[in-house]
Amino acid sequence: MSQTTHQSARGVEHAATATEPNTARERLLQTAAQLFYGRGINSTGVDLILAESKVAKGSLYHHFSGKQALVLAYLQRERDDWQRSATASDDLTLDSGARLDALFSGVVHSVHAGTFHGCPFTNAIIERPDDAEVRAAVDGYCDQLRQHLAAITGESPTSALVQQLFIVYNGALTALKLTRDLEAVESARCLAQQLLHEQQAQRLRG
Amino acid sequence: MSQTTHQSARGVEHAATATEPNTARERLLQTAAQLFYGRGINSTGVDLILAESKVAKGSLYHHFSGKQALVLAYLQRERDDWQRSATASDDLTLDSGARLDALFSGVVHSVHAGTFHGCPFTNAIIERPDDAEVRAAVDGYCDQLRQHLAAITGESPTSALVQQLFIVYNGALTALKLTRDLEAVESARCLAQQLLHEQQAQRLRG
DNA sequence: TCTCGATTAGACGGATCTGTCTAGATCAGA
DNA sequence: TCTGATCTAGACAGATCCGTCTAATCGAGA
Repeated sequence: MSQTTHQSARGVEHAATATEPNTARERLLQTAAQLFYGRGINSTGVDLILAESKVAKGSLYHHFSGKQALVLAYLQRERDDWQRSATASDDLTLDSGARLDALFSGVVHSVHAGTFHGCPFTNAIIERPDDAEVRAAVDGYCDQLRQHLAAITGESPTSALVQQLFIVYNGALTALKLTRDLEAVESARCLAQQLLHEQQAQRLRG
Repeated sequence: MSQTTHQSARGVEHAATATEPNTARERLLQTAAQLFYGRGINSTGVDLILAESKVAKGSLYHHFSGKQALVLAYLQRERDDWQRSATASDDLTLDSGARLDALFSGVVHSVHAGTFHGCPFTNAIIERPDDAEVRAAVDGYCDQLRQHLAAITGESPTSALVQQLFIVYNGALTALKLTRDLEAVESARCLAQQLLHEQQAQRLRG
């Protein structure tokens, strides 16, 4: 999600997952991520990935068992990137409001960078609704997101507040994809702040 | 969206768009809608549609110029169905809260009916991100939804409240697709009611 | 120097997909 | 009865897509 909802990784210099920078495998994964995310998984053939990454077909099948493995590696990388950039942009010295704000600012930045194409995991499960492996990756991402929201708010990942922020955040991404209007993000940001304030007011009272 | 977020049309007896009930064209469109929505547009070949609808290939290209035309007809039908079932389930004698509730109840019903696969328009634009005709259909749907929310709340379609409800509603659908947990819909429903109440309280004060 | 893993270039087969076409059946209306 | 629109069954071409395979190159390390 790095390229999507957070300013980061792909495109910049970027040190990857700790792999050497310019191996065929790395170029492959990087190109696949761009194409899968930007044009869709199902409408991106391996031949296009090979042409754009300037990697030979043999190398692809040397490193990956097939396109499916490449898709899963792409989703795994999105998870890693999301985690990395979410925690990187999360300044623990700030208050909850500012930390929540950073989440939405990441989305805005990706729009300005022209790299926003929706949530990679939502996109993936829509393109491959019956794929158990994609489903597992999506489940993992949902847990990540909820835990991040829980950390910010100081609530449990299963709390009502986290659940609602989960909806507002995903609503922002979907509405933005639908309308291509950044107003959706601003409305969502504002709504999220409202919810946070209500929780804080309630804490003071209770 | 009938089959997705509202209990209705497809599957039941159903009188269609005013077309004769059992023509090849009608069977085609009905089957295409089911398959496009349930399995995805890109991963549904015309041959599968033909086999399931028991229509000959010649008939398809007699009524439609190609798969793309079938896709657009499918989206147009989803818009019509959504409009029909949204207005049908919208009891004007009830208060705003109950009318807003009906919207979310539609989603719950489609889950129980086993026909929920997300928002057809979100799915379509994700599968075909660069398709201008799909984009137009999506834009039209967004307007419909906003106008419906505006009618319920008595606000302008561009008001902050409608904008936020738009996000919450789409957030509910996306979160439900991601997690397959109806709790997402209940949280969203509750959140939507909160927003509505705040508006009403504000109206009394202001 | 030798070896082995990584890599390239590209041919190839088999599957699938879209769209065209032919040939004939059915049916309703003039 | 004749006509024309609708429909069926299926072959077919052309494109694309995935994965396998061969033959050859490169580079690092033993």
